[in-house]
Amino acid sequence: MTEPTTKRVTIAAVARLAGVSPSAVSHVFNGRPNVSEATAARIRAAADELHWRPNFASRKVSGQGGRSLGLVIARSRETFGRDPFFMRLLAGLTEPLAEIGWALSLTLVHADEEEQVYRQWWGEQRVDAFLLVDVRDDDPRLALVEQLGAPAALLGAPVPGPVASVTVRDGSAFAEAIEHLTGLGHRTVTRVTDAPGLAHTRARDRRFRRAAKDRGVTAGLATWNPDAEDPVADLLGRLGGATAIIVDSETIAAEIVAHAPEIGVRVPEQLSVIAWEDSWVSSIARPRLTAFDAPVEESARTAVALLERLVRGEAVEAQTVSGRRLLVRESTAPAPHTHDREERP
Amino acid sequence: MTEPTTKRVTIAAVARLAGVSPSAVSHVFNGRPNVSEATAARIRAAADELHWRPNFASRKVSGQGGRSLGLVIARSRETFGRDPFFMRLLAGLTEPLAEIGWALSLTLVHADEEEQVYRQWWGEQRVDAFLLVDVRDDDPRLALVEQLGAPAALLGAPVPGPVASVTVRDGSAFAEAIEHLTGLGHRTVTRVTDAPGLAHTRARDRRFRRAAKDRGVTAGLATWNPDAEDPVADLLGRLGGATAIIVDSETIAAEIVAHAPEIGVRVPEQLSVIAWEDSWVSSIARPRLTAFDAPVEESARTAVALLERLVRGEAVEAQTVSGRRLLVRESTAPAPHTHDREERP
DNA sequence: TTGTAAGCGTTATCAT
DNA sequence: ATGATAACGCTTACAA
Repeated sequence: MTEPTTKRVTIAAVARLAGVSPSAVSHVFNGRPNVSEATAARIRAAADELHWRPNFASRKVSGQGGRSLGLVIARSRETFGRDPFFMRLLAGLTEPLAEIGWALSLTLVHADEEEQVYRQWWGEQRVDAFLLVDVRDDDPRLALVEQLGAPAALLGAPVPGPVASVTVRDGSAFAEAIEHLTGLGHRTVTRVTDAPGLAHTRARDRRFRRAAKDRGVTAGLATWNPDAEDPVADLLGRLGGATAIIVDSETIAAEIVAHAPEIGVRVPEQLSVIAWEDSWVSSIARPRLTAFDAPVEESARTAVALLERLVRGEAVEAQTVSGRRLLVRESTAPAPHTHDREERP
Repeated sequence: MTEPTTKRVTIAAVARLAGVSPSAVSHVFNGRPNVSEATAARIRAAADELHWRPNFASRKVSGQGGRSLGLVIARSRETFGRDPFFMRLLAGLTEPLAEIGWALSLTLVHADEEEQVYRQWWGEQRVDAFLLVDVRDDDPRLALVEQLGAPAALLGAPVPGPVASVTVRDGSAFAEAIEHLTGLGHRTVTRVTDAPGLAHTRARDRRFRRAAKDRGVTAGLATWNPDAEDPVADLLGRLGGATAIIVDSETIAAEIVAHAPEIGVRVPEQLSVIAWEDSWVSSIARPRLTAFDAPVEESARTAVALLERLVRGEAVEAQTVSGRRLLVRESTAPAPHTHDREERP
């Protein structure tokens, strides 16, 4: 790789070759009317011949904004890498973005630099919109994007304020899970939470409690503690009499079903496990995980469409996408006899 | 989100507030000399106060190139999503990129649009360099980036031609694996390949064969067929007398250890499994996978550094990063008795 | 239908 | 040490 012998080809070169003015070329490439089909064809031919594409940066400088989406993820490499949700999200974003010619700018940050990065990217006009994930209680980013005037959408439960959200319709998901479990004889179910600070947590807690109460099920709540010496043992020790758990994170669910038998709790015979998320991971776990499949790709596509409208200055409102589906696999089974259950501490 | 009430702040505004000319501001922000420390401080204060950041696009238009890396992955959503390597790669790229202020543009493409996308992104000056992954035999991208004059680096085995590579030093990895296996009494080992077209495949084949031969081990080769009705069964049926396999893909290895027992092959008692890659997946698999850990983050960092130099016009040469380390876990064990082995078809 | 010219926000050159 | 001024490549009124 040495000096690019190929001088950069500009709109002027194309215009020259086609025997027209630069603005004519611009018109054609921006789908504006008022240019004869004949010249348009000539122009397109010239552009093709020269392999010319309108310069991304120049367009932006001249006011034609809106061609890149910023995704700033405040997670450690470790927790980012362990979450197949992000793979699905990234993969799901690229297709709709490509369709409208947008770029995806991605970065991971430490929580304390987060605001910085949003400011920087917006200030630099590196991106034209943000997709917010992992929205937390009182998330400062909501006020921030508002203050910046940056188009933004969030994935997850709606929050008060002007930032539009894309939400998975899962109002009945817990009901479905609980019914599946009661059908198997379970009477005490605990919900296992991953990251307690996230905004959707409380809403889920509430719906979980309601669904349990409505069906005469005793509801418990437990938080996963990754810093424990043996997080699975730690968790199982805090389960009380629960014979089934619903786990927010698929990866954690996979860890539980893998490790529980090694510390004396058979899955699903003694403990049924449902994962709130689903991916290929559910199928390499043994027993295979009973899980809720969320329409991640659909969420991504919806969010992109929403942001695109926002960038064009249109008004948008919160969107809902199709609900979670319960995929019954092998990690749920009939509840153990009461006798068995009470044997556990 | 309504009309941005906040007018965009420009270098002119900063200059005005600091009581200097725009060029002075520019000088300060580009580390150029010839501006007194006093004014510099004043300028920085003004910029801070206004939250001003140099406009990304404008910089590019005015010739200051080189601030975004393009990563174009020619995989289906499915195969992309199943490969934890990419999570590690993405996570590993963001940190060094952030340190030098570069953006990462990511997309997934179908193989037949791949060349298009490279041309487009380069032509648009959307990116200033490319990182090539999944390099195939006779990969057309090598000639393409050369033709475009685009700085590029590839991850994986070096290939002839001017594109610099970042390679994991794994010359002795197979030897290490084979020695581990012979130490356990294995005498026939098969290497399981994922995607046969990839450029590193042949080199690995060669090294595998050599390492086996040198140690008196019978080497076999088998290709994973994802389209088979039961890919694991299909593979095991083609193993001949092998008592151990070395699997290119960690995900496939995980699938094998999960499913093999269900079709009558106990791991590791009857079959030892080594994965060529490692991630958290290896630890939720049961038995836990004996695997090679590759320094993905180090590769990413090295590639970024290399590209940065390339963009600045410096000459670069191929880089090697530290080798794979064999992590012995539970999926390898003493070879079964010959008698047992011959019972399998 | 086509061309001219004035921005867009920055950097670079060249005076001062 | 500082400041005009001309690029950079494109879009977009507006004029022809």
